[in-house]
Amino acid sequence: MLSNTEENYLKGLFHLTGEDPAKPEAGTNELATHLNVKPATVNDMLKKLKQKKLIRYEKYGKISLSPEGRQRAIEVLRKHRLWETFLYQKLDFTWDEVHEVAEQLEHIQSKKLIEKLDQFLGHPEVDPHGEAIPAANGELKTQPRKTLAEISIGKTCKMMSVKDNTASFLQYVVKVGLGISSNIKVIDRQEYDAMLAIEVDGKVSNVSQKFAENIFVA
Amino acid sequence: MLSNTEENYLKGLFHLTGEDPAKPEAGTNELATHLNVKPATVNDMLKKLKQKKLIRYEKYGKISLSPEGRQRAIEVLRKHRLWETFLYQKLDFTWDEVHEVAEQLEHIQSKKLIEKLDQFLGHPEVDPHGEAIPAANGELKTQPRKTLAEISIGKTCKMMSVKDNTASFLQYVVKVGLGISSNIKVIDRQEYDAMLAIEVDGKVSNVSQKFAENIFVA
DNA sequence: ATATAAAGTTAGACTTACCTAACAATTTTA
DNA sequence: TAAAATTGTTAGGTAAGTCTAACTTTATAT
Repeated sequence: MLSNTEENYLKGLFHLTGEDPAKPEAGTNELATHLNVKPATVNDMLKKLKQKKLIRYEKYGKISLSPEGRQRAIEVLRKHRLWETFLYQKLDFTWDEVHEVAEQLEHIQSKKLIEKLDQFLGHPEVDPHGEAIPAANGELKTQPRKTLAEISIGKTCKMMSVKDNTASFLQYVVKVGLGISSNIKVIDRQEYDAMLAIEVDGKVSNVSQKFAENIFVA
Repeated sequence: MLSNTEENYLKGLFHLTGEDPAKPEAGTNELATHLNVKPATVNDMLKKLKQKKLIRYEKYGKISLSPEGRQRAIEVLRKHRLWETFLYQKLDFTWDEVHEVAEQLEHIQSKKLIEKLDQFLGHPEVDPHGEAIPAANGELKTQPRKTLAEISIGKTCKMMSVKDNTASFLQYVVKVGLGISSNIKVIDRQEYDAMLAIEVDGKVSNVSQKFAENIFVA
């Protein structure tokens, strides 16, 4: 049985390394920043997780999840995304409210609960942010994804999901008129600061590079 | 903000003292037994809870909840019973499975979540064990209750709720053919060991005094 | 009414998860 | 390639919540 904290470290590592095969390793500082703790704290936990065979790690080396650790991380992710879907679909939470509560709910320990919840929700494939929900067996559909920042001028794309789940970002997304499945046309990109002019439902907005990098499109 | 542990101590105290005005105080050992920790551990926590003004307590004296502490305990109870109802009604958990998972869910911190859940469930008044669910404002209907052990021979009564929520007891209750709203006729009571002969739906069973004391009837 | 039993308290220790401060290794860059 | 910057590690400390062992107070029973 893993503690909530251990689960959060595995989830953090998965977020930093597991989703993109191009960057399969993370560093101590990087993980510390992501989890809002100090590097020394991460270092302690790395020893513990290594000893439990959940990560691969050597002193001064990079960190990666073991198959077992990855599996555990995906289980937590499954729970997180199912709970988000529940809050959004059944309890009328908004897009930007679900993440925080799901951060708590994802640690509830009950195999039966999560399978019944999945069934109750009709086996959803994506969460309210458009992210794929891992299957009960741990399979996770992971298509290569492009961000809005990579789309060339004049092209139109469809918003699939968001990378950042913070309330402030999501509220901003709504303000710009965007949502899952929105069609976005890239009108212009400033040479100077990579600001993007985009058109959504006939409305033109200017968004930053940082913003564009957090919108996944197809 | 209270920790899960602090919430559990308040809940424990409420269980031992708050439900029945006849016994408004508890002791250290009693609480320790109820929470499955050692008296020394309880003693430490009592100091903390007193300092937070959640309990009344003097060295070597009895323990009781302050109005604030009682309020907090009832909030946890409300969450516990709403989650039990959710698991039972929406996720097809059985009677004896809901308690354990609700012990975890009751600590999720989100005012909005619990009010939305209450709404989603149609503002239920009792949980799957027949216990009253406290209202959002903290009001708790508390009728004087009788147990099956107090019913005289020949009388018929109706099962309202159970006192013990453990899986083993609840499974036993089902085995005897009992459930919320069952009509129970008391056929006989042994002088020797207070064993009770009861009739439910035409079926006669013999149950112990201990069993009968955990069935609330009207 | 006093001895024994029961209940309650204190002191000291352990684990988890965190911190700061000092130091070591590695990477970057001038 | 050596100095500077970054990254990672170690040592020692704290708070929460638990324990055991020894002790004190209160309650019970003859």
